[in-house]
Formats: sequence, structure tokens, C-alpha cells
Amino acid sequence: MAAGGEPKPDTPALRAARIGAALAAPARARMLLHLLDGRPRSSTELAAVGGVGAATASTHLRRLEAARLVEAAAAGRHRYYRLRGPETGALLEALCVAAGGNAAADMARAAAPAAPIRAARSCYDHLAGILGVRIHERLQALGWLQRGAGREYAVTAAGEAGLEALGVDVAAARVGRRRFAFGCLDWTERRWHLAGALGAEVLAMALRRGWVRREAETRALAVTRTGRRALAARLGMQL
Amino acid sequence: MAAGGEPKPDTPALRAARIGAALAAPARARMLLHLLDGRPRSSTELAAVGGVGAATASTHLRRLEAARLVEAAAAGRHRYYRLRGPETGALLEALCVAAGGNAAADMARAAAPAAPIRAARSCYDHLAGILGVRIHERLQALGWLQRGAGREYAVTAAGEAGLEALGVDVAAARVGRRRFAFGCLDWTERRWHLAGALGAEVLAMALRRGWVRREAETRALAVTRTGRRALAARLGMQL
DNA sequence: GCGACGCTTCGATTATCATCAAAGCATGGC
DNA sequence: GCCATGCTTTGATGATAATCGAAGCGTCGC
Repeated sequence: MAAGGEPKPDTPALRAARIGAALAAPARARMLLHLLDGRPRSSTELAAVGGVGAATASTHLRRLEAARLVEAAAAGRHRYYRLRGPETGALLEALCVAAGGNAAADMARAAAPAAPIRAARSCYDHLAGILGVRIHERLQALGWLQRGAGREYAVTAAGEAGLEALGVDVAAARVGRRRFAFGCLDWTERRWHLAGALGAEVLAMALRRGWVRREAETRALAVTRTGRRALAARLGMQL
Repeated sequence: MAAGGEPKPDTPALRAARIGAALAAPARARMLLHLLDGRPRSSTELAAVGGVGAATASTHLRRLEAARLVEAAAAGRHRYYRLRGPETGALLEALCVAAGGNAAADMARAAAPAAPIRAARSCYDHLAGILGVRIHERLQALGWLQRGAGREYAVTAAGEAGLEALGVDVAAARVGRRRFAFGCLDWTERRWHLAGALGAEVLAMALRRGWVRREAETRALAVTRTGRRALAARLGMQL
């Protein structure tokens, strides 16, 4: 089967048609529209909104991935899909408009997360949002976290010293059988932030030292003036 | 076959999927992209760019029409298709961008007609462009032209007098076996302008009286100050 | 390790669709 | 009136794809 096949000239029209075909199935359209708010969803959830079985959804999602309309991130036994790039979002919005209902596009915009909850929030018991993602990046850039198999992390010697100096109780994170440190997909930023026992200790430290403060009624976190200064001075981070 | 069928709830996702399906065939994508410059094309021409036979093209075009992506105008034994509404153009451009090639979108924009040629031009030997369409409208509104079968026109008694007073040689248009007056689809305005022997006489008058002047090297026509004043005073037209 | 769970692959079934040749139907030119 | 032309409809054929059940494969929780 390998030898030859079609010449496949791949003109713009052919690429356009491929994308059109990817949008053509109602189940796939429902999935894509459901992803318009930017949040990643698992295969199971997308199967539900698509109104099809898990097997069918899997086929659809591979097809959307092949058409480069979505991209997937494996996280444990889950698989999270999200729209790929802003072009896809623009395409879907144009599609909604052409379909007569600007309602869908408006709805998507309304469903976009508000600024405060994007800036910083808690995810279970660790830091998430822009702040969470930035800290996660910074710890790797400093060489304090070393990525192991999968999305697991180990703390280097420099990291151990540095984190303890900040007031993070790394030793406490090691007791118990909880996973020590791993990457968790951030649903507003679509990148990874630090989860696990170590992530929880980092958030505990930040609250204890007054770097962040919990907002009432939400998972949003406010970064204090103290926090902003400390992040700059001790981690070299400009928020 | 009429009774019942599916319930057909018609959610936004379903409408989106229908549009996606309309874009899905390579032949249809080629046709649509070819229409991106706004010019109407005949079924035969679209069949050629689609790379399919006339029968297949006909099916495709009916489908695009059903999806409200194009609309058709019958003109004699030809049938001209054009993109329907600006939303369709926006959708196609978003599709091109998502397909990786912004080239197609740029190309389409480049192919959009320049302002002067849109404003007024000659089409064979009669007036076209915005000016041509406006005059055509005005002559009907004044009751000077009366629409007959198809797109043929007859000149009324009032029309005969009015046109002669303007300097149009209506009698000259009647000699010979040339079609007297009929509607011609304007490719920038996508509406009708006046063609045939009478249309030629109108343009001849406008040139003779200095209402319009031919631009060098193009089919564009410049409306002179004299022309603007005459159109306002004698036909009640504000350009 | 073991079972539960999330997800994917495989196989089979069914529906849809793209395509063309041939025939039909208008329109325009003479 | 007649023929050529542009377009559509019809009928048949082959390809594609949507769907699900069942089985397979990692991963997590214990």
C-alpha cells in the first residue's frame, strides 16, 4: 500500500475542502462549537455533547486532529482536546455568522472566562491561571524542577534549597503516598501548571506569606502588593 | 414521501454542519474560491474550474444555493452564480487562513475591482458600473422603460420623448436586427444595467455631450462635472 | 498486583454522495 | 419553424463515511 498512491497536488481548494469535510458531520460540529470557549474537554465529554458513542467520538476527534482544527493533550488516562490556534476560532465564528445565528458566537464570547479568574486561581489545592502557569515555567527555567517520565517532576538540589528558602515545605510534600509533583493542564491558559503535593505546598506558602489572597465565593486569587514584589525579587518574575 | 420525515430540530450546530458539508467537496471548494472576487460566473465556467462535467456542476451549484452560500441570476439561457452576502466571503477567507494559505485571501482581495472601474465603465458599447446600474434603475422608475418578457425592455411614449430630449437617438436604435434593449448583469454591482442597441445609444449620447469621458487604457469612464450636473437636473439623480 | 475506568482500534452495517452519460427543457439566432 | 447552445434532470455506479458493539490497551486507585 505504501508505493505511490495519488499524486496529491494539494491546492488551496483541496485544503479548504478537507477542512469543510471535517466540519461536515453534525457530531463534529457540536463538538467544535462546544470547544469555542477555549476550554479543553475530555473525549468522554465531547462524545456526550456530540451525541455519539465513545468509539465514534474517538474517530471524529482523530479526524479533527488530522484537519488541524483541534489538538490533544494527554493527561493521565484522560485526553483533553482544545481548538488549535486562533484561526480555528475565527473560522468557527465566521461559520456561525454564515449559519444565520450570531447567537453562537456571542454565546462563546460570553462563556469566555473573566479576567480575575484567568489571572490567578486555585485548582483543587494548587495554583492555576496565568500565575500558576508562569510559576511553573519559571521553576523549570531556573532548573529547580526536572521533568521525568510523563508529566512527573523531580526537584533538583538547587530547587530544594531555593524552594525551602522561599518557605515551601518540600519535605512535607514527600510524606504520604500522594503524587509528588506533576503537570496539570490549565483550562484558561491551555498550558501546564504545577500540581500534586508540591503544588499544594507552594500555594500554602503563598497564602501563608500573604502573596495571594482568596477572593470570596470564587476560586479566584488576588496577588497582593507583597506577592508582586516577592515574585519579582526572589524569582525574577515580572507580572 | 411528503408525510413526516425527520423532526429536524435545526440547532446551530446542524446549520453549521450543513454549511461545512457544502464546502466539503473539492469541486465545490474550487468553485467557491473562484467566486471570491465577487464576479458572477456561468454554470459552464464554474464546471470548468471545478473540474467536473456540466451535470455534476449543476448538482453542486444547486447544493451551494440550498446552503445559501451562492445565489443565482438567470440571464437568457445563461445562469450566473455569485457569492451570497458578505458573510459567505468572510467565511471563505477564514477558511483560507485556517487552511494555511493566506495567499488565497490576499489574491481575492487583490482581484477586487478598483473604485474607478466600479463607479462607471463601458461594457462592450453600453454603460456599466454603478452609473450604469443607477441609470437603468432611474429609467424604469420614470416609467420610460417597460419590462417585457425575459429581460427585454420596451420604451414607453414618455420614454421616447424623454430620451429624445436628452439627445438619445431612439430611432437609430431600432434599425438593424440588433436586440433593442435588455438587461445585462453587472459584474461589480451584481444588478442589471441597460444593454442592446438602446444602451449603446445612451452611451454614445453621454460621450457626445461630454457627460462621461473615456479613461486611457481601461474601460473605466470618468463622470465629468457637466455630466454630474446634467444627471441631477434632467434625470433627478444624485451621484 | 487487581479491577475499574478512559480511550482507541477493529469489523460490519448502512446511508450519503460524487460522478458521468443520456435524455429533457428551455432560450437565442436565423 | 429549426437547430445549436446552456443548463437541468434522471438513473446507475462506485467511493466515502457515520455509526456501534466488542475487544484491546494504558492509567489510576487501592
